[in-house]
Amino acid sequence: MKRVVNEQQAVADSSGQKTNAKKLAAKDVHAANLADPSFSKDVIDWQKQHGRHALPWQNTRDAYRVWLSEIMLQQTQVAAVIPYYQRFLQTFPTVESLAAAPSEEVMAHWSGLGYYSRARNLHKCAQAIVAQHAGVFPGDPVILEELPGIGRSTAAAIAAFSYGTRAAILDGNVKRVFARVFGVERYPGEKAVENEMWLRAVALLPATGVEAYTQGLMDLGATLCTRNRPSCNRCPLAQRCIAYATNRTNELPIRKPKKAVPEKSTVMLLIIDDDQILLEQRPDKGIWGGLLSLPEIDAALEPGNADFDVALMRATAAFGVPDSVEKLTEFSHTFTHFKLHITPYRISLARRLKIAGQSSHNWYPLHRMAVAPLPAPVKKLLLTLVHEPDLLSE
DNA sequence: AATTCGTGGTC
DNA sequence: TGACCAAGAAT
Repeated sequence: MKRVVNEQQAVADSSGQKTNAKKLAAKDVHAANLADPSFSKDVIDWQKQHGRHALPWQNTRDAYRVWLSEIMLQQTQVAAVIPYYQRFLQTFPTVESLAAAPSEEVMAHWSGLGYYSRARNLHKCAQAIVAQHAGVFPGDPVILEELPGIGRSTAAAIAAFSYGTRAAILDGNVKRVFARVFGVERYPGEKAVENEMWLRAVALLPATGVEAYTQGLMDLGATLCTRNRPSCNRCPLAQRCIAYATNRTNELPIRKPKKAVPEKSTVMLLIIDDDQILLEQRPDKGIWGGLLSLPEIDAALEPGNADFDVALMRATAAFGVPDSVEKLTEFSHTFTHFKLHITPYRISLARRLKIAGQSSHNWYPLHRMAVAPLPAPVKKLLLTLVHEPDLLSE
């Protein structure tokens, strides 16, 4: 029977043997001690019989499709990705078509999926593949990792699924599986813990069959070794799982230390002229980077307040003369790391100036809001304005 | 190395 | 209903 070794003991074992293998780097000694061919065999056998085999980006070795899916799946659940993936692939069937597309169209197809730097980097990456790699994705994860938006884990997944390259992933699924199987009693977001897991990930790679192994780790994490109520009774790793043996699957992996979520406020202006609305492109840095959104002014300002009128005039001066100003129903939007209170004002223009505004400001037809590159809450607000305006009045 | 990046589902 | 978090990367 296999000896149960917890994390602390494993680390102690490796450090104890460092002096016996001075010719090898400490990292290699460590990796050798962590190796266990039966681990990958259990994962591969399970994946072939019980894993997922019909996801839209499976059953292909087209690196473009694999890459697109891996980028979309970063910090995003499969169910949320599927419709985006299909629409995206329909519009941009090849890396060349994506590279040649206008950035606004790329952003529009990402609108609502979140983490918009992924979309900007996706576009840059497509252009780099066309310009520097003859339109062919490299099979070497080291080369892949040099491309925008592709980190170590994503590079390995692309290389493994597209070319069968033997490379290790370390995503949220793998971290959760490792934390439980090996009884890791520290938060995996911690750098030292993550480094330790990378050593394991490399050491546990199979000699062959990296595709089924990689998919199997993801499938285990997504379907059995879930965050809550894992299905240990069906898990191929249960007999070697420390968390299962010690009844600690509910505590592992250790949760991220929580801290108070800051709250912010903003005022959004719905400056409307007939059937058009004024939008502006947000800078690449910061929240909703690169998307279109509504013009904003300081949240402390209220109508009737002289400062509000000044700010309003400043915001609209280049575009027209405000007529009516109506405060709409406030709402809030919760991000992972802060909560944003939004106060929208609907402003109709008495006169729209013909002079050209800043290049970042543009008038958009209201009937195109559904396909505009907007943040989710802004898109929802504007679609409500178009279809059910009564819901917005206080 | 710890933060900053979205959104929708789950409990 | 608010806390938690998912196929991470960039800084």
